Amino acid sequence: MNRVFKALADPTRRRVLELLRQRPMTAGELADQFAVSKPTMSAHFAVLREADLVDAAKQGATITYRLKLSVLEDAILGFAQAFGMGAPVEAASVQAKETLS
Amino acid sequence: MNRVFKALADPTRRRVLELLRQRPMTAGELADQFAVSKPTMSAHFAVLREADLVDAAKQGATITYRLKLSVLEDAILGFAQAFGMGAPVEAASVQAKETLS
DNA sequence: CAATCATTTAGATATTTAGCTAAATACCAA
DNA sequence: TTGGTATTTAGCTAAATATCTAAATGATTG
Repeated sequence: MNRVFKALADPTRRRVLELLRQRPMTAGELADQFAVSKPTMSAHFAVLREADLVDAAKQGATITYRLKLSVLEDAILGFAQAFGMGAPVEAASVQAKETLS
Repeated sequence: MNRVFKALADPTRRRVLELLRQRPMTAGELADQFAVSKPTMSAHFAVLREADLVDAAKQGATITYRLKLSVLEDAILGFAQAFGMGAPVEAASVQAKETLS
């Protein structure tokens, strides 16, 4: 989870995740969207992989990256929940849950 | 928003926010919860202030920090929404309710 | 006023991070 | 096999970050 937050700390990486949210893309396609070198992008991909936020699938010479939305969700929603965030309607339920534990 | 994510990248700072979620605390009280020096904590507080995640109120010699939950919410829920994530708390609450009844 | 308490600032160091270019690797096609 | 495309690895630099101790600031108290 710490790795996820570290990964999210960089705007380039957040943008990569947003792009991947729409469809899987190859490393090259992703790199084309940014004004940095491909090796730099490759390093960003490595951070995202280590955070388990993306999945890399090699097809021949190209590597397709795919967002692992559930991992992102677990981190973000888990964190949000620790702060009692959410639709206002849920406030009572959170309290109910806390009362249980 | 970038500053918020940068601030959240450090586990000590996330923990500070969680402590402040329960009640406002002074810099000293907060510092006592961690195994790092007070100057180090002071630097963490500065990062949180610059991200506008906390509010600092000086009363005499002490400074009381208070979580600005709405700022945290705007960042986290805004981000979650960009990924089409649902209201964070909902699923858990439903389960809590079911457990209750 | 002098001592003390709470917190920050200053200054130093070590580690991490983001970026680059050049080179290596792996694959595909002619 | 030769050349080209896709991507990563290696090696480097510059900047940012996290940490420390020592000192400064400012408020409180004897």
